[in-house]
Amino acid sequence: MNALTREEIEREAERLGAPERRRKREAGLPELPGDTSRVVMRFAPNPSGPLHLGHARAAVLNHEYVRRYSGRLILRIEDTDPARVYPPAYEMIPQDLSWLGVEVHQVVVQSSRLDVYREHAEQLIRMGRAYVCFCDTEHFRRLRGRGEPCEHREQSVEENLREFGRMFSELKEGEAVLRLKTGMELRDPAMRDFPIMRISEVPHPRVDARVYPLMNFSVAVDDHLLGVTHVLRGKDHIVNTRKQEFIYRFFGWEMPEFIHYGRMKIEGVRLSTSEIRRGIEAGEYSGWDDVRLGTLRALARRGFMPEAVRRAVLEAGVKQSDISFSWKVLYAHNRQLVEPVADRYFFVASPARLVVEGIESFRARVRLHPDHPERGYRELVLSGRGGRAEVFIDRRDLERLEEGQVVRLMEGFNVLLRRAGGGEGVAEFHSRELEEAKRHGARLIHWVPAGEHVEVEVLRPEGRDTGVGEAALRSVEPGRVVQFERYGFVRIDSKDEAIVACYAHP
RNA sequence: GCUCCGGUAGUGUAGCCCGGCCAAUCAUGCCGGCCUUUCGAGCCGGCGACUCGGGUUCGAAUCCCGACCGGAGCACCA
Repeated sequence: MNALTREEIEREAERLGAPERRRKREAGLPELPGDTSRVVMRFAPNPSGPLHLGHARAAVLNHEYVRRYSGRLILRIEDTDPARVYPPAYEMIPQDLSWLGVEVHQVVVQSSRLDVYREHAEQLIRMGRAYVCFCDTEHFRRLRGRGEPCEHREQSVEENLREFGRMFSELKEGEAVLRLKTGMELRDPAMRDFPIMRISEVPHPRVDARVYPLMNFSVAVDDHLLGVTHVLRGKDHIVNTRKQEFIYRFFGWEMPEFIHYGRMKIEGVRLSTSEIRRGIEAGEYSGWDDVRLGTLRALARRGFMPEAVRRAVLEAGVKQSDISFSWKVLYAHNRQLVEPVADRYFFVASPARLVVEGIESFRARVRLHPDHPERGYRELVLSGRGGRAEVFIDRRDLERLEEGQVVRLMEGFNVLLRRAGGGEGVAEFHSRELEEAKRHGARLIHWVPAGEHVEVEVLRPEGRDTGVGEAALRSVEPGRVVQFERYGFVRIDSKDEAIVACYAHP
């Protein structure tokens, strides 16, 4: 029973339907450090828009670890900067997560916890570890650079408590902040008495407030209170981790384990939610799912399966070195998922008219998928008159052909090109059989019968293609991912007089 | 500038903690072939890397030092 190779065993396992054979890539993620007996992790986006590829990495990685250790995942919406809140995002983020297959066990919205931060801030003041500072940014920065304390650092606890109270009533935005007393002599200037609470008079869509915690404070308080054991985030947070350490220390709390992964450069797409938002408002983008964007909604619209996104970001892993995200890899994962299920159709992107003489009508019954006859057939119906018929072929195919050459209209018949020019061609029926085409070394090109065709527009990240598709396309319901042969995989987006498809990849 | 990280094929990744099983994994890419029909899908095969220099050691991709290169942070954003 043991004379099997690994491949044989795997094949056998597959045949028997072994349920959850762990993928290699999952196994590739390193183990989490520290105690992993009751893992609690969190995904903490700020609600400035829907999720994009960068978020997907954080969300999927956290989810994957939580799943591996049977832990819990918290979605924490970090909306403590009212200026950056985009209200619809509160709904969009959970939607995007569920599309990704990331299930969260608890949702926390920071703006609902403002009193928690206030209480903890007061506690720090009472411990003599925080003070209300009235220095303007510029002035404090200079002092900080020299390592000198400002006059407010010496205020009494009572004074600080009183001034802190005034931040909630009469003080104006920018007049005062609450600073953590970390030490002005610290080696790293960024660590010196950094602020933890501030005033913002920008109205908040969810709450009526004017004093907000700064990220490092709310994150530390929440991570502790929510029992987070492992924090997985980008390495741009390394400095924040060190800042948060002060807060843990002052409260006497135990630090969670931190893992920082490197930056992921994504070529070609715009990810910044604020920029996208401006673009949408300016009418430059059709919406958050504009196919040119790197949002998950845009990817979904183009026909990417969530699993492909998961695999691609999982593969990127948690290394601290920066990586460039490769679209090719995402394409390959998606292709692998979609290829077996995508029905095939003919679409001619830049149509050139080809008159075929010597044939008047023709009917081809073609498999929807070359490897799966059980999925059914489509029909290509050619009907001409007067001993001739017309088809559309790709202009580039026509240009590559020389007069006197034989070419096969895939799944149809072979024609001999008589003449071509001005984006049109005239050919004559040559023969029927594929063998004959091979004998002549004929190229196989796709085609669409003229007359029966449907107008098709393909939205691509870099532009749009307009062309014609075969009649059978009319009966494909929107949302389906199909392959336009010799063109690529697309998702049928909408269907009116014309069909609109969104391009995924070759 | 200061503080802190990191460097395995074109790209991503495994291996590095616990040195030998690594003439280095897997995927993608590229090249070639195959396919009763995709020069653009699929299948098969091939190509391609331990940044450099020292040191430790019988032995280093793995440990140590230095150089070089790359990155992050230095906000009353997250």
